[in-house]
Amino acid sequence: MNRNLAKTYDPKDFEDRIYEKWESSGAFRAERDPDKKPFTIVMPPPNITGQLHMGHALDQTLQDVLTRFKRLQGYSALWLPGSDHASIATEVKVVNRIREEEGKEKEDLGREEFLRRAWQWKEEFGGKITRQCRKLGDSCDWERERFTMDEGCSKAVNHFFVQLYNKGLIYRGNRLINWCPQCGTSLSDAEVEHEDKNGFYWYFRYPGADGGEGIVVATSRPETMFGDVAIAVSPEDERYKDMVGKEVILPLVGRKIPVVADPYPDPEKGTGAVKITPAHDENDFQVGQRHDLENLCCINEDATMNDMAGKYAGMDRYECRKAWVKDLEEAGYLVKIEEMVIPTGECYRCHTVVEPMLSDQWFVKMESLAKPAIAAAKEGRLTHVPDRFEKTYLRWLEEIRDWCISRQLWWGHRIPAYYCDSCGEIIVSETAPDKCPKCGQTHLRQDEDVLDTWFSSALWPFSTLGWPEETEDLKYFYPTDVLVTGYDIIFFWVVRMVFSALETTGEVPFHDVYVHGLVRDAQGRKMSKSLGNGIDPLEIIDQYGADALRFMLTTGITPGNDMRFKTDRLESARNFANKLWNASRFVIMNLEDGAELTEPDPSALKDEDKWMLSRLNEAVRYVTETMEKYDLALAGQRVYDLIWNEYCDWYIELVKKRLYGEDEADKQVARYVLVSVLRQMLTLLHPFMPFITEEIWGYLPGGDPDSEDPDDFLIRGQWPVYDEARTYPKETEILETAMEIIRSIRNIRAEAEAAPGKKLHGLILAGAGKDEICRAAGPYISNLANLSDLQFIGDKSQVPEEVMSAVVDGAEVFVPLDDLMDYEAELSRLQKEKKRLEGEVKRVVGKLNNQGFVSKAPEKVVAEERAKKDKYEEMLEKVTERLALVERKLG
RNA sequence: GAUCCAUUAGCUCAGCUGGGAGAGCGUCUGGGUGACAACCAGAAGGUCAUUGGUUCAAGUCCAAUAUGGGUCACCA
Repeated sequence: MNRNLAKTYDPKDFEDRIYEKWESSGAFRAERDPDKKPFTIVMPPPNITGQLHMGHALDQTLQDVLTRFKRLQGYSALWLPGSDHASIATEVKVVNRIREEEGKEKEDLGREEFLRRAWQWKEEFGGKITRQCRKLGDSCDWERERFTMDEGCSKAVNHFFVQLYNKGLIYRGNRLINWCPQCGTSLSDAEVEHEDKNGFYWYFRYPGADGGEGIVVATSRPETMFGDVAIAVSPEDERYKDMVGKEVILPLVGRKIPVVADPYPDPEKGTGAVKITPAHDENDFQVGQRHDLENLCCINEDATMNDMAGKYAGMDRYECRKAWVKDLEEAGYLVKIEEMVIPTGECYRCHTVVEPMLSDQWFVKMESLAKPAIAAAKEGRLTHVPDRFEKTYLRWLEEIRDWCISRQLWWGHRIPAYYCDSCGEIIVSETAPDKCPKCGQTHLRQDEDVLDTWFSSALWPFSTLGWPEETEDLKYFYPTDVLVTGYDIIFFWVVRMVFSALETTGEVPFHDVYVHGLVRDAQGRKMSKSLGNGIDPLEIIDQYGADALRFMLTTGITPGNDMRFKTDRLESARNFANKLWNASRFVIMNLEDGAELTEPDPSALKDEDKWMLSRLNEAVRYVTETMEKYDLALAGQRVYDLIWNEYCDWYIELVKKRLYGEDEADKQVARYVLVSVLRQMLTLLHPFMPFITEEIWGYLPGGDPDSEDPDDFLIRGQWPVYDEARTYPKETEILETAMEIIRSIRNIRAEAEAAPGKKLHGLILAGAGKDEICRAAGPYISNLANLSDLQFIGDKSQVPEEVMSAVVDGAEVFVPLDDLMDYEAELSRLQKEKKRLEGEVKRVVGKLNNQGFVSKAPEKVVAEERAKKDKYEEMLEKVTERLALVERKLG
């Protein structure tokens, strides 16, 4: 007896062990092998804020499937892992932890001590994440693991910053930016989410400075009135023609402000007159620029009112709003209130309403950077899969505004800018300068702010390979091949990586962007912490195994579309693994202990062997093609069918007789084919289910479950190649005819309620040209339809009376059922069959009678239709005959 | 307002470049058969959202509509 797999499939028995074996043997390591082609994926670095969720599991499994596929195809496949420091998110978490555990604020600790705590956090959660990756089976090269704030990446960040600064593409400016009062930092446009909220328009009268009626203005944000510097009206607006150039009085405040004519106000909206608050509104800011107006700020960084608000100073912006509106109303300035949907910007991290604020920040000038990134996509150097996402990518780049990159935080890459307090010089340098180059002063102050997290992520595909150094890794593995990510992150990340790479390396950072959807819960809702509907991948792995989770995630999706996480597919995937396990156990137990399997002479192959090899061969072609097109789901499903339907349900059943028979030579042939096909199927499945396939691999002849040599492992195996010579059409036809007849007899058996164990007698009346095929199929039919004997007859006169029948392509099948004969069942079966065939004939005949079809459709298609017509007409004729017979019987 | 996606079997979804509608789960009928009951054998179930158009031929291409969902913009 051979050393065999455990009796029951339990992923817990081997998944961790297999992973450990891969990792310790160096099976994930990607060498710079000049004889191989490189294949590179950099892992989108998960945030160190917490643990992996199902979205990560999907993202990473897709990458692992691609990496393993390419590795098996003989590429030097590098999947480079890492994690992201996630500036805002991590800082908030660390701040909260310090507050909860020590009752202190970060200012109490000071910058240095705070950063020490943040690094502690990184060690803790970074480790958690990599453990999860290992559980999933990620075959990444851990020796090359990177972190966005490690030495190399930080160096790259500084280098990039200085490069852009020196080219005039980074500047410091006093501009209107998005401010999150909760996180206490500026945000980029991409980090603001827009949401419609129910609110009001308040209409207030601004009396004329000359004692006139003045102007009524609508606003959704009355608390910003303290920062008003003008009222704008459209120059076209007849109603306000006389007011332009005059002044109105800011109610209760008493300040006089001018009425200006500007194209911005839309006469259709509100009253057609707009209050202008340049310090707290982007559009107003632009109006202010055009009219040389002052920028009056009235809100603090923590969203309380400042001294501009007079007696409301110190109040929260919304409290102030209430009190202020009440006071205005009492003073008689409120004209009316209208309910309105107000579009509101929120912080993407904490969902606090963002406050537009005038502030000194660092910006990246986007226009000249965006152009090459647009060109790369348009010229096909960068492709999106599915291609519709190219639109998303392009639209964003085409509408892009300057990128605010400074953040008022501590955790992150500190901006490499130094200020000289004595002469005011700004020095931007990769390393801290000793003295001011202008005045020689040695007391220099580094900018307090850090960079947007995405500034460092933008460099990830090349900073991780050593850039700005010209490292060997960079030369060999860069540009990378494909970036796998969710569509929600195209703006934040993909776009920025592309323009950063084009700017620095002159090349696209990756050739393909494979975009996947979101994992939703069973009801189709987004998984989120607040809803509490998130599912932990580790719990699923614990319950079903990593292979089942991976298979479910990768075969249950359509590229770019969201998926619902339902456990029935998981169960199905787990059952599939179980099926493969049992089939493999069967194969192994039928091998001779330690015996070598030698490739048999092709002439020794039986028809079923050749059929199986044809099916395998065809699947190899299909799976390879679909994988290369990133159609992983189609590839995975094909392997599923191959293993379950073709190999298990048919081939194993067909071959059993031989395995239990006496012919030793033939037994060896059957064993060889069983093992050879199984090996190749395991290879095809390996990218999807790496653990179980590797485990089984070790127990097959020539394998060794205890080996520590990576060359013995399936992970380093060889992807099968389609071979024209291994397609056997004749044997395939024989087997397919056999299957059709077997199915028809099984159907008769079920309809007639004949016990499955009962041996039946079968007759076949083959049509012209089909006789040889049917005879060759005979043994298979007797075997799998469980017949006592099978008889080939020459004409109808030999058909017994008490018989049930079926018509297949080119033959009639009869099963005499003396004692069990059920004419009612036979009648209904035949009627159904007749109806079906009549439909087919009608459709085909209709098509062929259509002159347009015959003259315009390709010849091949017409010929196929003609053949179908003959086939169906012949079958219909036979069925009709049988039906007449049965009807007569029943009277 | 712009744009994208979805609408196919009871449920969740496939269906690639147009040429006889598929899977998983569920349902129904049999079954302890020498790998497997996480299984085997068989069956039922669909005017492919609607309406037009292109074509010899449309689930598949085009246009419009309806319903659901997303993204961006709009913040008087």
